[in-house]
Amino acid sequence: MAKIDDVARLAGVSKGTVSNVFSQKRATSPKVTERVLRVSRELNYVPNHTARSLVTKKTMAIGLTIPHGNFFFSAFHNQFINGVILEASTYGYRVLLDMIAVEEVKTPSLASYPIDGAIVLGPTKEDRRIQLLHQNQIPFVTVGKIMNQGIEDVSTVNNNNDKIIRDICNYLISKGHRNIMFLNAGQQMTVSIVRTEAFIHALEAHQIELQPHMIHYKPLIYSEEYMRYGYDETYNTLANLEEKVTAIISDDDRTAFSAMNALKDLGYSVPEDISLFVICGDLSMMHQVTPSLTGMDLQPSELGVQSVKLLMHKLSVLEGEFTNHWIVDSKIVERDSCSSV
Amino acid sequence: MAKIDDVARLAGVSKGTVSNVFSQKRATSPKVTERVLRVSRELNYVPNHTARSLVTKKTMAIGLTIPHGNFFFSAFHNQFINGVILEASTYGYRVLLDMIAVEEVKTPSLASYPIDGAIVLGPTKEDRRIQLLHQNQIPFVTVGKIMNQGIEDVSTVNNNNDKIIRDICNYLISKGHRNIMFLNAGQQMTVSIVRTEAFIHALEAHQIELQPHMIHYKPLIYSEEYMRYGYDETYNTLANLEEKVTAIISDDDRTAFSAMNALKDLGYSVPEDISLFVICGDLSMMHQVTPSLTGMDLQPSELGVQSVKLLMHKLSVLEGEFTNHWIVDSKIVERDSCSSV
DNA sequence: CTGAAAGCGCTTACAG
DNA sequence: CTGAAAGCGCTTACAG
Repeated sequence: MAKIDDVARLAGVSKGTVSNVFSQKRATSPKVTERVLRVSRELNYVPNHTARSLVTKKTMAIGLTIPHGNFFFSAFHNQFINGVILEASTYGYRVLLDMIAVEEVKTPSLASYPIDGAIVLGPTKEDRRIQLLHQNQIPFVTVGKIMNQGIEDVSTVNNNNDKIIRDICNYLISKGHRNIMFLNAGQQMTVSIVRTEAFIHALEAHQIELQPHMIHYKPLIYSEEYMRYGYDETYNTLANLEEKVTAIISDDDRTAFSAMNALKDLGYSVPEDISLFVICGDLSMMHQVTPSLTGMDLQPSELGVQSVKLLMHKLSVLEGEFTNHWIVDSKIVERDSCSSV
Repeated sequence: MAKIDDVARLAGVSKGTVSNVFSQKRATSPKVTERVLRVSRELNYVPNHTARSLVTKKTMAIGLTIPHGNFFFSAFHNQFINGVILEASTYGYRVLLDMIAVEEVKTPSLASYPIDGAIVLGPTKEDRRIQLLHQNQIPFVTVGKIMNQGIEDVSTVNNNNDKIIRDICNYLISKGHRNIMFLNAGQQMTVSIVRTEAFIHALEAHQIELQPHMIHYKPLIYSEEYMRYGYDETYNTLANLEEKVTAIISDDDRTAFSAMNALKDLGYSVPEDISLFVICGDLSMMHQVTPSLTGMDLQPSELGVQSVKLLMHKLSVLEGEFTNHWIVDSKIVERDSCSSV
C-alpha cells in the first residue's frame, strides 16, 4: 500500500500538502490538487484510516450496543438499524455492532473501545452497558428510558411508551373490553416497566381492577420458555381464569402468532371471540396474515435516524441546539384483529 | 485518558514493559505485572486501540457488507448476524456493519477501510463490493456463490442451493405436484440464478415442461412492486394460467404470507388446494402460523459461524488447513402446508 | 525478564 | 498557498 510519503515525493510536494488535498481542511491550488490526485490514483493511494484516527482522535465509528443474551432481532430492530446506518453514513460514520452482556461482569477489554459514541438499544434497569460507556467517557444515547443508573442527563430517543399503552387501552376499552391480558416484553427492560405502569393506570382510569395473571413478561431468549411465550400464557390464563379475557395486547408479532395458536386450540377465533393488538410488529407481516393484525406504528427507522442525529450533536459534528430527550411519534394502525364486544 | 507513559512512569518501568503486560506477547515478572496492573487501575488506563492498530496493522474488526438498496433484514439475516458476532467475538474481533451500493459507483471513500477482512452477504452478478474489496486487497469471504467477478479462488460459505431446490422439487413431485410456481429471490442475486437452473433441471428430470410465468423474481426493495410481491404473482398466475398450479415455492415467509393472501382471495386454501413451501423463513413464524409452513432449515447461524471461521483462517488468526468452499447442511422440515394431490 | 529508541502513517501548529 | 518538524500512543526489533 502506498503511503503519504510516496505520493508527496512523486508529486513533488510535502506530506502536509498531500494531507490537505485529501482532508480539504486547507485549500490547495488547483495545479497541486490535480497533480496529487493523479499520483494518488497511479499509486492506488488512500489515506490510512488508523493513522489519521490516531491524531484526530476520532474513529468515525459509532457503536450500536445490542443486549446480548436476552435479545433477538425483530423487524423493529431491523428497521431501526437501517435508519441508524443510513443516517450515520450521512456524516461519514460507520456502525460497529456490539453485543455487550447486560449484567455479567466480563473481563475488561484489553484495549479502549474504538468508537466515538454509542447507541444503546433496549436499556434495562441498572444496565451494565451504560455504566461501561459512562465510565469510559464515551458519549452515548439510549433508545428507551434509563432507570437506576445514577447518571445525570442521559440523552434519550424514545417512543412515548406511556402514551402508547394508554392509547391502546383506551382503544380497546372504547370497544367494550374490560378484561385485557398483556403480553409484555422482557421484565428486565425499562420499557416493560413503563408499560406496566401505564397499563395499570389506564385500567384504573376506567375503574377496571387489574386481575391477577393479566400481565406477563417475555422470558430470556435462551430459556426453554422463550419459544412458548404467548402460547402458554394465553392457554393457561384463558383456560383457568374466571373472568373471560376478551382482548390481548402482545409485545410483538411473533408472540401474537403464538397466542393465536393457543386461541385456536382453545376454540376461540380472532377477532370474533378475542381481540388481538400488537405493539411492535413487522408491518408487512401484520397486514399479510389472516386476520391482519391491528397494531402500533412505532416508526423504528425514525428512532434510528433521530438517535444518530442526537449522538452527532453530542459529538459536535452537528451544530445548533438540540433536546436531550426526543420523542418519536406513534399511532394506531387499525386492521382486522380487534372488534367490539 | 491516561496513556502508556503515565503508567510507565508511575510504575517505574519502561513503556515496553507496560505494553507487554497488556499484550502478553512477552512474559513479565509477577511483581512487575502486578505493579503495572495496579497503577493502570488507579489511572483508569487502557491501551489506546488506534495507536496499537497503527503499528500492528490490525484493526481487529471485520466488515459485514450488506447489499444496500435492494435488501431488507429477514429472520435469516438476523440469525446469520448473530452467528457472525458471536463467533467473531471469540477471536476478539468486532463487526462493522456496512451497506455498500452493489452497483452505483460512489465517490471513492476518503480513507482506507478500517477492517482486517470482510464478509459479503448475498453476492450479485458482477458485485461491486467484491471488486472493491479485491482491489483494496482486503481478505473476504462471500456467503453465496460469486459469478462473473474475474477473481480466482474466492472463499465461499454457502448452502447447497442446487441440492436444496432439487430436494424441494422432488419432495413436491413425490406428492404428485407437476405444476409448481416458484417465487424466487431477487433476480440480481447469484442465489436466484443457481436456484432457477436447479428448478428447471429438477422438472426436466421428471419430464415436466416448464410453463411460462412459473418463475418470478423479487422486485427491488424500494420499488412499488416490492410490497405486493407474492400476492400479484400468485393472483395473476393462478387466475390466468390454463393449467392449474398445485404448489408454490416461496423464497421467504413474508412472500409466502403474501401469496396466501392471494390464494384466499381466489378461494383456494392451503394445503387442501395448493401446497406452499418456504425456502427461507423464520422458524418461530413458520410453526406459529396456521397452517404451519413446511420449509427448509438453512442453518443461518451456522453460515455466520463458518464464514467467520473461514475468514479467520485467511487472516491467519486460525491455524491449520481449511477449505475455500464450505457448505452448510440444510434439510426439509415438514409442517402442515404441503399435501399430496 | 527489561529498557532505550525507532517507527507505524498520518495531521497540525508554526513559520513563511 | 506551501513546507519542515513535532507529535498522536502505541509496539517491536535490538541489546543486554
